[in-house]
Amino acid sequence: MKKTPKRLSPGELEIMQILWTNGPVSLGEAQVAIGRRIGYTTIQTRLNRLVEKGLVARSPERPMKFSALLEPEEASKPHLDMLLDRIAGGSVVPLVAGLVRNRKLNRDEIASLKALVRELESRGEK
Amino acid sequence: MKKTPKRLSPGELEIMQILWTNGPVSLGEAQVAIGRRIGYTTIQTRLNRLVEKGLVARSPERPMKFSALLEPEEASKPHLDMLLDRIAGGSVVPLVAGLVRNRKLNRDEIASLKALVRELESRGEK
DNA sequence: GACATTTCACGACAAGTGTCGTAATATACA
DNA sequence: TGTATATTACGACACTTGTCGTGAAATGTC
Repeated sequence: MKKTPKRLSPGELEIMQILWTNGPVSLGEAQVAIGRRIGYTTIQTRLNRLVEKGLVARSPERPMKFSALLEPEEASKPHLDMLLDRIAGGSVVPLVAGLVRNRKLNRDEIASLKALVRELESRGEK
Repeated sequence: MKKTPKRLSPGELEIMQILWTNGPVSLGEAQVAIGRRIGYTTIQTRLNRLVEKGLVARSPERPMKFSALLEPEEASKPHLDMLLDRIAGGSVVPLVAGLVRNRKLNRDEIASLKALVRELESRGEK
């Protein structure tokens, strides 16, 4: 009964990112938020396609406000699953390595990662 | 001067996966390796397109052997970068969490992750 | 050598994606 | 109210991707 969300395209994610960080926005607001030269109707088309897919909702008021019907985690999952299966051969380690490689993390992030690993350990020992 | 590799599509990755795990293969071998019903010429087309993109090499001998010109890490990088930027808002933590969530890792994998985090710590303290 | 199989070049086609234009409304403001 | 601006519906088009068919050439087998 669980619907499996599909992988969103880069353009779709660019739009979702705006909705996730700005909350419900009108077309004009979305165009401003996207922060690069791109046609008004391009954004319109993208948003409408996301609405058709059931990933974005339109409010009844005018001008319409578009809001995300999908959490970032749900959007990332199919991508991560695909990478895990196709590239990493099923092991998360090389992907995590790829994520942290050449990137500097602050203390909080490192602490969070440590907590994650600790949780994995205790779960495994159960 | 560094060429930025693009994100490969699912179908392209399916082919690359075969080359990564089997080494150089002929068309027929690739079709067997893919392990599902799919047209011979479909694989041919996919491989040829990868050759055009410079991601796969063809050997001169007959029958041709196709081999990967790209490492798995290089293939995963643009995908991870995209996820990090578009979905995770720049922080690796939610992505790592998504990777390990609902998955059980063996002791070796957990140990590898611990080592990664330790390395991050020492790097940060430098 | 003749036939069967495999390999290879080439082209085709539908679906999805990224881009935008046009035209009809609706809204705002002078 | 009348004009300027913003919003909305709709369609168009090129490119990529996933799928395969046709037919020619090479290779293997009897």
